[in-house]
Amino acid sequence: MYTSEKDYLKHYNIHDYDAPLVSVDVAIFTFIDGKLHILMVERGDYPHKGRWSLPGGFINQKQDKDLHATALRKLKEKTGVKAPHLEQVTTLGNANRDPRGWSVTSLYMALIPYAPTAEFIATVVGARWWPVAIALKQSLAFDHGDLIAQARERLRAKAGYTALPMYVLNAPFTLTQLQQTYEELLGVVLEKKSFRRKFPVDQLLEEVGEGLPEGGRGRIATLYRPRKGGDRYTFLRSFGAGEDL
Amino acid sequence: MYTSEKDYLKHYNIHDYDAPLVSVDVAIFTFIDGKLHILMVERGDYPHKGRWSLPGGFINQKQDKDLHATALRKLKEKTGVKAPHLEQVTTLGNANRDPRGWSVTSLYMALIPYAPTAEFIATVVGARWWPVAIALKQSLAFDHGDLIAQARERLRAKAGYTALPMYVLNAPFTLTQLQQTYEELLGVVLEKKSFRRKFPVDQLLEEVGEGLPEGGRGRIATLYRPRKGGDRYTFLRSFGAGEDL
DNA sequence: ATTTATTATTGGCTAAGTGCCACTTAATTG
DNA sequence: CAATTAAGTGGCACTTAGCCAATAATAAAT
Repeated sequence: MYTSEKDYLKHYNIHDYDAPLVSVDVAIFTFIDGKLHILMVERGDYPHKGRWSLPGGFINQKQDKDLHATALRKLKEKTGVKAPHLEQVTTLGNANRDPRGWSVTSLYMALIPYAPTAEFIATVVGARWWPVAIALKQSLAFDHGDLIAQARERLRAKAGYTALPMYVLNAPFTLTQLQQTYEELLGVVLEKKSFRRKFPVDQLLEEVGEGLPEGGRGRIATLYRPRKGGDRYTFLRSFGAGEDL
Repeated sequence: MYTSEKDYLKHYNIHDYDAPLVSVDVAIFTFIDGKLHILMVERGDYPHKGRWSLPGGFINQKQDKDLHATALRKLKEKTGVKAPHLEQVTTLGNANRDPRGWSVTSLYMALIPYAPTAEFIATVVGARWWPVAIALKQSLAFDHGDLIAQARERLRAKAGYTALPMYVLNAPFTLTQLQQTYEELLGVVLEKKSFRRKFPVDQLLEEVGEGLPEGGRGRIATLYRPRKGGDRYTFLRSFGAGEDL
């Protein structure tokens, strides 16, 4: 049919094929008052106009060099943040999730601290933080309820064996605050001593002075922030002993 | 602009937009002679005609109810297997990976035993098993070298804390064979006693008699196969102690 | 100024888990 | 029958985790 790769490409036209819609959605988490929150935006256009949804949208083939860039762009538009923790959670696709037809979305999860982003987010129309528990009870656009649940579950799972939760806290923070964040995410109470033994403070955190503890009273606590350089945050080991990633 | 959701959908035409290509690729792993192998197919059409690639292709919007179904269909076409372990690894998308334009692929990983599939696969033209190490050295179609590396890495990582490697073995197998599979996947030597203590044999395996050990000599070994019912295979614990998934 | 309440941080004991290696068991080979 | 091979177990030292109590350092109350 075609005589060469070049010949094939000359005749190829993507519009001859039945391609699905492709979008990127980002579940952006933070911690406010000891509770996990997620950034939602109110849809200004059809479909599902007026409903709350995750920040997201279509790939811009000119601007975005890859999928990750699309997610970063969406994140930046809504929060002003450039370099948060951002990871792909999963990709869903089926015939029913979008009334426009077979559609695929790549779900990302981002973790950011609240305080340094509050001012910017306040200027973004239609955007606001919801406690995750509340957001999940709303009637959201598309299957975004499922997406939130999946991202939430990924975060919960990773809280079990990584230091990721440190990225949702305003720095500097105390170890007690960090522990409470883990407890809230995991839904369990942790032993103070065990937590401090297991969390690799020396490797992952940087001391930034001391300050009053949570309640304003009690012994002065050491304050920390995530150590710069490198996104190394896995710390639990399993089979092969000397894990290195 | 539009008066209602219905009105909007009436005027919506996906071909008005610049949608990327969307495909699904499946890294199908098995174990042959103590080495990890991957199923590859020789491309019969442009682009990259004649090169080796992962089994994969486009979504069939009529047949496939979701992405997972697309992956299952591809797997079934090449191996005849209906219900293997199949999981999504990641989704890649960028402007350069396909000469036809911005393209997105969802990468899946499947684990199957070799023996029961050998006959079927022999009938599939252009399909054959390659040792993973060899496959990675070839000049493969698209970015399939990267895809293989990512799927391989996912398998390695999961070998560290799950029982997944049992799905690449021909059943029945001995615990020593299972341990050797772990060692090959992880690239480390494991302690026999530690391995047997840690692997939850009672929960995940089923005894199916006894048989000669590996080399044909030595004490009779107990033979096992993966226990039916449920895909529960995670067994290592981390923070919150009482893990339940 | 002293006591009380509150919170951070560390010590220390016990129990459970892991690494290591030798021993026992049960088969084949010569 | 002895030698060899491989499965499976015993046992001990060492490490890690759960538990809880002691100590340190501050604010608030008396």
